[in-house]
Amino acid sequence: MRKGQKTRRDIVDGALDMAGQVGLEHVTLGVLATELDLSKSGLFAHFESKEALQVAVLEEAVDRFKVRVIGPALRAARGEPRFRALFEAYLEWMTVGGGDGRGFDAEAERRTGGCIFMALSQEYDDRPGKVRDAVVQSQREWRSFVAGAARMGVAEGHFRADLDVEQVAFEFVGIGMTCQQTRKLLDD
Amino acid sequence: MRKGQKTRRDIVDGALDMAGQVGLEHVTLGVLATELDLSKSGLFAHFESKEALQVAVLEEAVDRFKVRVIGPALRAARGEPRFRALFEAYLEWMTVGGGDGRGFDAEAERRTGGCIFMALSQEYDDRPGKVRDAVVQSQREWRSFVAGAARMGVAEGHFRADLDVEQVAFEFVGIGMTCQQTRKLLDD
DNA sequence: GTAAAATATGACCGATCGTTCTATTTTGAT
DNA sequence: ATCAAAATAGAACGATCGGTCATATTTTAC
Repeated sequence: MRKGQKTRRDIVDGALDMAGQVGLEHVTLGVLATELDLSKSGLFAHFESKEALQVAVLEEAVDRFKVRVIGPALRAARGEPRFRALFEAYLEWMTVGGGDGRGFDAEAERRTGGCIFMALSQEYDDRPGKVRDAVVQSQREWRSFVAGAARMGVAEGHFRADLDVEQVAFEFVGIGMTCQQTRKLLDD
Repeated sequence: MRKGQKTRRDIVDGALDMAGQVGLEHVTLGVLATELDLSKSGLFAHFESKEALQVAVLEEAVDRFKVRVIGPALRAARGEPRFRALFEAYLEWMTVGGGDGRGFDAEAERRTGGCIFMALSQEYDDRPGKVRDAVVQSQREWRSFVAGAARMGVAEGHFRADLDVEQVAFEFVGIGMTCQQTRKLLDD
């Protein structure tokens, strides 16, 4: 009852890693199994379908994002400090990427490098299904969290009272996206 | 000698349309052939490999971008007017997308909707090959064009003299990216 | 230690992938 | 109308896809 959970976690971790390189839709059960020294059917037994695995991968990514970005921000004082912490943690996530946090593997960091959500947004914006639904929800929550952090800054008197917090969230993610493209694609 | 060129163009158009929905890497020769009422081998005969087709698709996208975005900007007066025209044409491209310009098909517009380059950037940022190389080049050229337009604005005295034109280009594409994500994924 | 339950295997399914080959049809110039 | 060239079709290839199933192995609880 315990071994299975461990294997399942390994599978999801491996799939997330692979998704960062070739896209979630291109993660293949056979290749993934080989990479993990598992049989294809042994791997598949942990999920009811490939889509279920994809959703599990997305959930894992969300968990990591919470640990790496949301957590540090919440540990900072409300208002401007928290907003700054959020921005920095986000940029770190965008550029360095979300490793699994279980031991730091520089090679894995480079591969996983970059925000998986950006890739997923593009990959699924025209591909209906459970994965897309989950991606949409995660992005909604993220933007609303950023807006909330900005709103606190206003409430604390750190930011202008007439600040459009939605607009702030909008530009916040825009900067992140460009950052990633600049770094990963243009290597700058 | 003439019919072949027409067919080839149809194939590339169809592939570009399909790439907007499922990603360029997921464009499949069989499905594409069926969609165009061609045999798979008849289609394939126009390209030496699938990769060659992909590169042709990217080139077509670049052509359309030039017609739809670069062209209108060049028709405006140097400096701020051109920069504004560029921004507007870019946002239009980002949201409405780049139809083939040969007759306006609202349905196709919606499907093709959104900037194909954003999707390609994500799809190929970790996938070495000729397609990635072409994507990188197109993005480099685009950013440098934006920076150039901003630089003219400075030269004409329309913008502050100490304006960091590279930074402007950086934020320019960031806004575009967020715009697209907001519209296509979050439907807002 | 052993039986039951959980986990992994290997063989196999039909479908589709990109690609190659050899016909066959269509085209355009004479 | 003829005929070579150009364009398309059809069948087949090995590989791989997601998925199933009966079986074997390992883990866990008693």
